[in-house]
Amino acid sequence: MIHADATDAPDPGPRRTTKQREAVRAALASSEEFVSAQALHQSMRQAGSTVGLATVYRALATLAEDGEADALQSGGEALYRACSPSHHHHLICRRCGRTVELEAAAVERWAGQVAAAHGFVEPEHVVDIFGVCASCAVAR
Amino acid sequence: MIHADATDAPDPGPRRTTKQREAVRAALASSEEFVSAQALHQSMRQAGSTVGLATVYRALATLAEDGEADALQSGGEALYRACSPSHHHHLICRRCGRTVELEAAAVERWAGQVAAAHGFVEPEHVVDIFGVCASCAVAR
DNA sequence: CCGCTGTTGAGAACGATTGTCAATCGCATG
DNA sequence: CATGCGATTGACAATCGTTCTCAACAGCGG
Ligand SMILES: [Zn+2]
Ligand SMILES: [Zn+2]
Ligand SMILES: [Zn+2]
Ligand SMILES: [Zn+2]
Repeated sequence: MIHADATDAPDPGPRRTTKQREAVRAALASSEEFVSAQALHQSMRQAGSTVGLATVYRALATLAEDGEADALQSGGEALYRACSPSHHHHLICRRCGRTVELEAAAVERWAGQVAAAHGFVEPEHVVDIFGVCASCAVAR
Repeated sequence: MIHADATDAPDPGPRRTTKQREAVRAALASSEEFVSAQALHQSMRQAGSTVGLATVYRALATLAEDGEADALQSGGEALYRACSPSHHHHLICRRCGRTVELEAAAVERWAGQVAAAHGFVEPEHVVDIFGVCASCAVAR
């Protein structure tokens, strides 16, 4: 299967304010890097929280859905990060996870144009750059 | 975890020619779209082959490793496609999977420059555009 | 305070992928 | 062509990340 049906983006639904969701939001905000749901869950437990793993997964999903976090897929697992609300991409250190937000109007334009040129509508794009940051590079 | 350690790309290893690997190569080549290992396995069985699922996974992994196929992650599963050997990106219909190979020197240049500008080395990038192709768009 | 619902946590369930291991096969060698 | 070593295979178990199930619980409007 290529992708879930795109006709599903109807009801952002009511969203109740709970301790857990706030705790996840906070924990996520306290990390400058991309983190997995499992990693976030563990760090929260170690910090005394009693959140359930499923709840962390659910909270991260809704945060991403609401545009409060960015998600990317790396090494078979989903990683999340609290990001600025505007559209942007990432430069990520594959060693330590350090992340730099990137804005590139030229790339946005290119993506839209190339899609249109081939008759594709509702274009979305995935643009991420991975590398080894300066400090991780010297640490070798 | 952010990414597997990058120091592992030593031995492409010997690669023996077997009926199974060839069959997978052929099956993959016969599909213009990106397909999952499972889907490819099923179509091969239906076509009379007796390959094992694990073998299909292994064959696809080596083909991708050898640059004979491109892999991308979509909807939680890995998709593969026989692609031209030179570096390129993709424009993919999220409905039918139709794929267009894209070359964009400007994007390559941008990726390299932005990585260097932030002191990142060994840059790699993921650039894919998803949309709904013309024929899938009218079929609504 | 009440009630209606959305939410939560524990654990089971799931689906994709990988590991295990004996049987088999490619292929270099004589 | 016969042999032998080691890569490869296939059936199945095992992992792993993620989602589902469901009863207990907790926002929040009235
Ligand atoms: Zn780093
Ligand atoms: Zn963009
Ligand atoms: Zn299409
Ligand atoms: Zn490129």
